[in-house]
Amino acid sequence: MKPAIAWLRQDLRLSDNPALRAASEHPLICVYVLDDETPGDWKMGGASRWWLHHSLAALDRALKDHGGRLVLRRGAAEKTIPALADETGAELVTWNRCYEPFAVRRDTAIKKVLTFNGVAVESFNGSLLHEPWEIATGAGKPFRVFTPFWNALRHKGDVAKPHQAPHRMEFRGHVASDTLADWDLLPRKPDWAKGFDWTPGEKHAHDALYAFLDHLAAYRHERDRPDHDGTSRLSPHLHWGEISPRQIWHAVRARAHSDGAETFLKELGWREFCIQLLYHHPRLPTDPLDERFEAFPWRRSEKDFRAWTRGQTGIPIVDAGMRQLWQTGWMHNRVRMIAASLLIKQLGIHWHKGQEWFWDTLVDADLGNNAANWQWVAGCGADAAPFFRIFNPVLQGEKFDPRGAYVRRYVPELAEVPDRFIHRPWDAPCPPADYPAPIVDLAKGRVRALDAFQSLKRQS
DNA sequence: TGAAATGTTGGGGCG
DNA sequence: ACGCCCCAACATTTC
Repeated sequence: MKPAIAWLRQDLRLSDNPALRAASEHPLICVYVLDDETPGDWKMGGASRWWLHHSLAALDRALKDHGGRLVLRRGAAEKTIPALADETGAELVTWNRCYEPFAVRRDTAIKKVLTFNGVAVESFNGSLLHEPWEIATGAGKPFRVFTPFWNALRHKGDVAKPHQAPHRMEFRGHVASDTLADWDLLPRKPDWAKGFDWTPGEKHAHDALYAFLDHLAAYRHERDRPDHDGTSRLSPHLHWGEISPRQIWHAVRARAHSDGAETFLKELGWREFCIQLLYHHPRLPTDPLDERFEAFPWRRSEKDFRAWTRGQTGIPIVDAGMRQLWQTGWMHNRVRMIAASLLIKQLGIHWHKGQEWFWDTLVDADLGNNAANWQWVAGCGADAAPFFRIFNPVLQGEKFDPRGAYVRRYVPELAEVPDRFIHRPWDAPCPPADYPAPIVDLAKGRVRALDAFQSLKRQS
């Protein structure tokens, strides 16, 4: 029997992996291709590369337990994959689908080439509860509002049951591979990832899920508390496909039917919603869905943007979030909204700038989620918060980090500020000298944002 | 998955 | 006892 290639991309796992399962009927070649040529502007960011390195190492170890290994190749996948098929005499290539516009184009082209060469291709759904084209409005169009999308998903019939890892895998020997260390995916000088508190890989993805299931009942409210451990922290594992949404879905439903469980499932729904939005609107990372926003008078200030990225805005909850992002490669979701709102509304800086920063610094950076959520905060996206819905970071801080534990953890300059001033240290009797004054007056920033929005409305 | 401005109500102090 | 005013507290509207 001729070999089959399982081309792994955002599905770095053995269990519930339909592409791997199909290929494992043959002598098996598992390959990952590092392709910096195809994605264009969305070349993988630094934090993503860190995660990828460790996840590939974990996957390789798991394959070695089964007597195989992970083959690493570098270059444009459009050339690399057909070349590998040719080199190994493979008769089948399988993969689980990706939904980024460049990936869809790439995979379509590769499928054509392979088919022309007489190699069979099978693609699968390994990353979503349902394919983007499987959930549509009554008129057969994609949803642009979350709630009807979610209702349609819930009434879709049950999500497919996850599969176990293939019991037997026989690997084809002697396939040349790059060495992971040579890919230079890890940072050096400075090692900005030394504070990353993550363990990539399929095993830990499942550990994280089962640890989280114990907190599910409290999720509905605890998820909003950055000072607590109320969220699942599954987002990077999900992005890299170390665990599938189907596995999560069924684990949650088997365990609980609390309102916490329902709220959490809805977050899986938002992930699906964002990814299908990108699939149906390939320009989502660049063009506002609401075209009126093309004319929005954005401010340009590298100085303010830089202060935002470094966690030096002088606004505690925002700085804590931005420093958490820099130190750990992740930010609590509630704080993402607050920090994004400040950048877009109070500072008036284009959501593109925030999107790019998150793309580079988040371990869970995902093109669809990132674009859809930045547009959501900016008020120009699908089902978006109206532009005039402006977060007040002081009130948000007081509400969701009431004792300031989160702020103090990431902004040590504020450790000694009394609780009642922790979210507005500028009002404290003696503000710490080593913490910046706010770069924007929140009341004035709000008025400026509303004025800019009014000018947009007058034009259209 | 807001916040601020504005409107309404009702209890209590006080002449 | 009564009317008047003040102002929380809550509700509604507006941005």
